[in-house]
This record gives sequence, structure tokens and C-alpha cells, in this order.
Amino acid sequence: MNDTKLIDIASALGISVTTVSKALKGYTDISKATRARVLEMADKMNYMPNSVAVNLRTNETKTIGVIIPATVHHFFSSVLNGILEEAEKRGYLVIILQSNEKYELEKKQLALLIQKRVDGVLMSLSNETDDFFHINETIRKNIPVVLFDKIAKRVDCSKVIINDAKAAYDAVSYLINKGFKKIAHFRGSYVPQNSIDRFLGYKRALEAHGMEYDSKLVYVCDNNTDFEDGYENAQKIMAEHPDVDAIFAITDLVAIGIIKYFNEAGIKTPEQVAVFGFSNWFMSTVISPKLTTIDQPGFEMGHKAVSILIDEITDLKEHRPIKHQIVELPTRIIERESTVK
Amino acid sequence: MNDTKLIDIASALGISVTTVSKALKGYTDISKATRARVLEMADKMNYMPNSVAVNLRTNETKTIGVIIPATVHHFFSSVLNGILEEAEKRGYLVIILQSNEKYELEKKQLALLIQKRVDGVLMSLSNETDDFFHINETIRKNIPVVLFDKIAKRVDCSKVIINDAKAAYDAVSYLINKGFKKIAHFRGSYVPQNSIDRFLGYKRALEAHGMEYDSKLVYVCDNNTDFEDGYENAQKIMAEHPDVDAIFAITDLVAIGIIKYFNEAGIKTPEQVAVFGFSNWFMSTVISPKLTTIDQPGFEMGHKAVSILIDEITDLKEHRPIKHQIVELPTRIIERESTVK
DNA sequence: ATTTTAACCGAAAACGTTTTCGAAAACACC
DNA sequence: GGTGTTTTCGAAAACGTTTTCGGTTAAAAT
Repeated sequence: MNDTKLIDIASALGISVTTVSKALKGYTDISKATRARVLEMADKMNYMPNSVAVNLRTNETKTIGVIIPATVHHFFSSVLNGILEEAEKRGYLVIILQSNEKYELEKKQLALLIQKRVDGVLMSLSNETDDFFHINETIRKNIPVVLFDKIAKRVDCSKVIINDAKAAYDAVSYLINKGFKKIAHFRGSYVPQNSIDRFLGYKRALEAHGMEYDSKLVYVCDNNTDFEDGYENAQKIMAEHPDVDAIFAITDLVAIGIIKYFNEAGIKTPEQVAVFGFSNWFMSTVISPKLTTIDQPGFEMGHKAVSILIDEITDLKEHRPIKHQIVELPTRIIERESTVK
Repeated sequence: MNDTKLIDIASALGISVTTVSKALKGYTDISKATRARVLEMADKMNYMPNSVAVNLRTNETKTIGVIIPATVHHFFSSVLNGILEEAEKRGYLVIILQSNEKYELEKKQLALLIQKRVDGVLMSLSNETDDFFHINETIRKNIPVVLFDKIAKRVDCSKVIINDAKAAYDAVSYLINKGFKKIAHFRGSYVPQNSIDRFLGYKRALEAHGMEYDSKLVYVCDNNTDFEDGYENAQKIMAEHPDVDAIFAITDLVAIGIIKYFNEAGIKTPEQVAVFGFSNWFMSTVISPKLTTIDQPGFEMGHKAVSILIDEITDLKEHRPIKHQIVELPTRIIERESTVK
């Protein structure tokens, strides 16, 4: 254990800790000469400031907390990637917590982060979360929060999102323009905003193009971890509505479940039924036929969210007013085989 | 900002900070009565200890650092999942850093973690890493390190691994027993231990079954982020060795690249050429034909690695001798369509 | 009535920094 | 030689805890 601290440098040089500290931090009231001596000695003794002490004194930890619903998830790991890169670039470390889509866990973890004195928090809400007191409390405590992807419209903070409704609208419009007549939707569960918005986009696109919305063509897939849901509902819809000719799925995972079933049941995609996914996961190029989907820029989302968060943190520190922003990242249709005859 | 501290409780109750602190921590020299009063007041004032101050005083941060080569990677995100779960259960937070397979980054990040005063470090080495000074230095500073998956045999610390050589040996033996005669290997780059070990397992299996090892049947795939490498080398091998009848790939990603090419080129899998992957990524069930592969227990690996690390941290704290352990997690063959005719 | 013991509490130091403020020294000017 | 100015440094407080050690009081024992 050769942990050198300020006092070691000070006594080695016969000067005070104050002077050493100031020399290292470039204060101007230290002469060039002693400053040089300090720098040299610090280097020689391999000095590294004790972050914990610095944190206590400066009241900032240069750490941000991140709460996501899951890590084993292509989209979220992309976001994480963006977060880590941008945070590192700006000199912040990041503590990750995963809520496993549980509201209670999410709440507990947020409390943990606050206690750890993180400088700010990045969150994507769990599917269960429909009460936002814990988030509002955090904001009230002057800890900046930025929400991404799975957000709550009613919380007053910065957000980084895609326009789920528009993306879904575009997807379904695309299908309509391709000539598909009976378009079903495999939606997600009822609470998350994305799920609602994508459903609304689906519905609006139908109505905008003079097609009748039929609630019986909407199936709920609320399992996020495997493609069974898509598989089973595909089976079901073909029994109940054998004349459906396209399905817009809430995620690539669901879409892949659908295609899996179709492949096994000998239902041709896209000839008999076209399939449209959402998110552009890696595996959407692995499945055959390759999946048409919406590209959801996870990496950029992580980048942007960190960037906004750190800006708010520094604004707060310097007593500048912080203005919340809602950034909407563009999405686009990735056309592949599952929708082109 | 309503951050209550010990002194707030103390003055509200007309007692000293010492007493409050002791009451909260259950010291026995505080009367039942005042202890109750303190607890109640702390609850009422919503007291949460300032971790930074505690850290400084106790000289531990209850935080562990994790350095992995990549986050957008099915295996590593599984490990991360295990790490997060076990760490949370044991009251530790985790700081994630990704090296992007770069040695210099890995080194810098380790320094960052040390400066942050993490209590221990979990690492999976980058592909470039062939110098271990930074890790040995960390250990010398009495910061426990446990390596997982991509380890260095020469570093003296605990490790959690699979037996890559044996797993590869089993895979190739399986192919041999299935009657495949000309088995190629798509290996990884030359530095990482896994890559070496899987290659050795391949070679030994051939030799053990009286088959000749031919270095011309070994192709190098050193790109870890997409399946192009597998795709291109599949193309190449079919030109150079059209009579190959099985390929053992170093990862599922490479295997999927191979199958993709075969599907496009009309080469039947497994009829003409069987394909064997490694890791059991999610997408190995998405590809058609479904991929036979080796199950690599990422979640358990994360779990175990954290468990060992925290044990070492507490042993160290209580001045017990720490004994390094090498834990080898079992793997097994997942037989799917890509190898059964 | 005195001593012993136990129960309860608090002063103070410590963890390693940062920053304010004042003091000393050096220099300049008349 | 006095006055003012600049340069350079350090003492000390502060951040919020934890823990040691001693002190006070009350109860128990003699």
C-alpha cells in the first residue's frame, strides 16, 4: 500500500498541504518554481487524488446513475454503449442498475443512487411504472433526471425519445401504400407510453387512409424476453382471421416469433402475410426472410441523454437556470424482405 | 434541498451527533429510550446517510468496477446481468466501463476505477491485452481483482471461466462421432486465451480421433461485431476446400455468417456442410437452420465472479488470508438443426 | 456512607481534500 | 525610511460521518 496523499508530497518538500493542493490545481498564487517542484514530486510519488475526499469536499461525485429495465436487450445495450462512451468523454463514471421491469425495484434503486450522491440520473421506465413520485422527488432534490425511450409525459424533465406514434404511423402507412388490405397489430402491454403510442400510430394510419380500425385485429404481447408471445399470437390470428395480410409488430422480437411460426406452418412471408417489426435489432437480419423494421437509434439516444444530463448538472452547479428539453431522434424505415413481394 | 444529516437529528433532539450515529448503528451504549427517539426522528426527517462521508471515514465505497470489452454483445450482457443481480443482493453498486477491445483504454479505465476507490474490480480482458502490469499493480495495491472469461493465465488472482479447450474438444468430437470427415475451424485472433484454447481443443479432438490436423482448414475471424467475417471465410473455404463437410466456428456470430452464406449460395446445412457455433446466443435459435452450439453460462459467470470478488473484499477487510480460486463453469452441447441430418 | 459497577452519553480526532483569508516577504515608489 | 503594492505561502475551517476514550450519573454492593 503506497498510497501517496497531499501531505506526503508536502512533507517531502517541506511545504504545506495547501500549497501542494494549490500547485496541483494551478492556482496563480503559487510561484512557478514551487509549482514545478510539486508537479515533479507528485509525478515521482505517483500521486492520485482520493476521489472520495474530493467528492466530500466539492459535493459532487462525477458519477451518473443509470436505471434501465434490462441489460440483455439489444436496444438497451446499444443505449448503454452510447451512454458509456459519452460519459467517459465528459469525465463521468456511470453506475448501472436494472429494474427488471419492476416498479418497486426501480424505486429502490433510485433511492440507492441518490444516497450514493450521483450527480444525475438517466432512466428508462419499467413497464409497471405508472406513479412518478420517486422521480419528482429526485428532481425536487435538485438532482437532474433525464428520461429516455420509456418516458412519462407528465414528469417535468428533459427527455430523449423517438416519436413512436409517428414511426408506427409511417410503418403502417408504408404497408397500406404497398397494397396490404387487412393489417393487424401485435401491441405491447397497456401501461408503457411506447406501447400506447405505437398502437395509436397504427390506428391513426388506418383511419387517415380510410381503412376501418378493428379492435379484434389487435393482439397483446406483453412478454419482452422471448418470442413465444409473437409465435402464439401468430397462431391465434391465423385461426381467427385467416385473411389477414400484414402484421405490424411492436418489437422485432414479436415479429420474429411471428415469422418463426409462419415458417413452420408453411405460411409464406410476405406473400401471404407481411411482417413489420420495430427497433432494428441485430437479429432482424438473421431471420429469414429478413425483417422490415423501424430503425431506433439507441446509441445516439444514449449519447444525447448523457450530453443533456451533464449539461444540466453543470448548469445547476453554476447556478444557471436549467431549461428542460425534449429531444426527438429521427427514425426511419428499414425495408427488407418481410414486406416486399 | 432538505438533506438531513446527523447534526439535524441531534439538534432536533437536543443530543449529540455521536449519540445519534451510535443509535442508528445499534451501538449498545445507547439506552433503548433515546435509541427509539433517534430512530423515530431519523425516519420522520427522512434521514439518509451521506455515502461519500461514510466512504471517506470507513475507507470503503461498497462499489465494484467492471471492465468488459463490449456491452452490445449477448454473452457480455448476460454476464453483466448476473453481475448486477448478485452485486445488488450483496449491497454493492457497480460501475461499468467498456474497453472496446483496446488495451490502452483498458489500462486507463482501470486507473480510473482505482482512483474512484472501488473496493474491487471485475475484468474480462480486451483482445489486445498481452501485458498484465496494470492488473498486477492493482492487486499489489490490495484491490482484489477477479478475471472472467477472457483471462490471463499468468496473472495471480481468482478467475471464473469455462474450459474452452474442453468445450471445443467436445464440440469437435461430437462432429467426428456424427461421422463428419473434413472438419474445418474458423478461429478467432491470436492473442486471446479463449481463441487459443478453442483452437487447441479443435486440434486435439482431431488428433485424439486419429484424424489429421490440417492448418489450411483453419481460418481466422477476428471481427467480433458482425457476421461478415464468417460469411466471407465461408465463401473462401468453399472455393478452396469444396469437400469440407463441417465447420466448427469460434462464436455463434461467425457461425451465423457461415449459414447466411450457405443459405444464399444454396449450400445445404447440415446436409452438405454442418455448422457448429459457440456461446448459445439468442440468435442461434433465430437462424434457420437453428444452430448447434455450446452453452456458455454468462449469467452464472457474472454471479460467481461477483460472489468471489466480494468474498475477497471482506476477507481482506477482516485481515483474513485470501485464497485465490479458479472456478470452471460447466458447458454443454446444445444440439440443434445445423448438425443433424 | 462509601466504594464498585454498570449504564449512558459526548468531546474530539480522524478520513483527505479544497478554499478562504490573512500574514509575511519582497519589491516599488517617493 | 516610510508607504503602498504585489507575490507567495500557510493556518484553519469545512465537507458528514465513525469510533475511541473518558466522564457523568445512577444503581448496586459493601
